[in-house]
Amino acid sequence: MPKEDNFFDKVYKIARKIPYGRVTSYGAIAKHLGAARSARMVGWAMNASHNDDTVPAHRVVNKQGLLTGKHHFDGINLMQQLLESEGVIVENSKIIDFKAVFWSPNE
DNA sequence: CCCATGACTGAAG
DNA sequence: TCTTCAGCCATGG
Repeated sequence: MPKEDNFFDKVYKIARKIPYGRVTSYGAIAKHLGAARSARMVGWAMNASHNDDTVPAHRVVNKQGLLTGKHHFDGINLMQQLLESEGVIVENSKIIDFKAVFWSPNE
C-alpha cells in the first residue's frame, strides 16, 4: 500500500499537476510542500523521478527559468525540445519569458 | 554516527 | 552585474 508519503511522492504529486505548456521552479514546489528551504531536495527528488515517467520533470526548472537539470535527461537537448514542443520558448537552455509560462502549485 | 553529494536559493562582497 | 558563501535536508556509503 502505497503509503508513498515520502518526500518524493509529494514532489511528484505537484509535478504531475503542472499544466501543459507551463513550468515551475524547485523553490515553488518546495515552498508548497512546506519546505521552502529544501529546493535541493526537490531537485534531488526529480533525479529519482526518472524512475517514474508520470512526472514531467522537464517542466521543472530553477527560478531563473534555466534548464539546470537538462544534463540529467537522456540527451542534453531533450529537455529543451520537450518544452518547445509544448509551446514554451527556450533559447540556450533558458526559458524566454519565464514569468509568462510560470505556474504556481497553488493554482 | 559521520561524511559526501546534490536538477536550489538568497544574501553578501 | 558577477562571484562566492552558507543554509537547507534527504539519501547513500
